[in-house]
Amino acid sequence: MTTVYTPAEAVEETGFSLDTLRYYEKIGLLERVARNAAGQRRFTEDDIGWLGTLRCLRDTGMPIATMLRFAELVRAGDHTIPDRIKLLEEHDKQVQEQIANLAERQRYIRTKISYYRRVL
Amino acid sequence: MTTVYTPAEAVEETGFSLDTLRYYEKIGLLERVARNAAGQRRFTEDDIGWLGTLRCLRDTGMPIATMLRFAELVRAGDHTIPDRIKLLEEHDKQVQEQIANLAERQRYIRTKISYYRRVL
DNA sequence: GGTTGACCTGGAGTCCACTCCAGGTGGGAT
DNA sequence: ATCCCACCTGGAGTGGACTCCAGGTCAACC
Repeated sequence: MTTVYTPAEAVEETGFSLDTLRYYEKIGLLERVARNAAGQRRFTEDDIGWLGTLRCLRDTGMPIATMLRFAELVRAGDHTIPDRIKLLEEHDKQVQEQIANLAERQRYIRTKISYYRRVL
Repeated sequence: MTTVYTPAEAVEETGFSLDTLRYYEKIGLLERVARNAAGQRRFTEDDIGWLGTLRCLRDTGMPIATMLRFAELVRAGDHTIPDRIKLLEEHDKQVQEQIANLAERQRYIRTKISYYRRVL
């Protein structure tokens, strides 16, 4: 059985707001979602999966413009796989840097906390 | 000798743009910076140190409104140290979550990359 | 003594990523 | 049958954090 998701279910499943879902469709991050007779969106399993990827990229700080480039590569077909790998590896590197940076800053914060503890 | 920093030096030292420095002063993140006879800013060592703290908080995703609360606690005197500890510990927890989240998402990205590698 | 160029101020503008709104349609429970 | 609620669309508005601009002042170097 091919599961189909109503807008409310897609919201539930992806954690994006309905407005964001519509916005992503409008700007082309999401391909035109199928509609029922009344024109209401019906998300496919694939849509939900793709939204999961978007959530991951977004939550790791990828700008929408870059996600858009990735979306276009995906749409363009399998011959873009090397480009997709390159894009994701680039991003992975940036995520790595983010983590390292946060860890570094966290040390400073913790130092500050212990300093405050000591002067109490 | 008490080192004093010109605007350009403060920019160099803190990594904030001059506009950002002025903006931080305007909104009260930075206390009114001393001026020379001509009205130009002269940052003290202390200003630079405080800016270092701000940079750390900002780079770990603390919103300006929260930094402002922290700034006010610092200004209010030593009796706010327990509050400052609470605020920083709260923030430290959020940084921890950010790191965990990034690491989790990164696994997904890497899985995706290896998947692409396999289908090549 | 003229010309840079670093700096000043108040205020407007920008960018990103949504988020909200008005006005309208359809479908499902009572 | 009626009511409500989930949806729809196009477009305007928001919030956060800057960033830029116009018009002006000094100071220093040639």
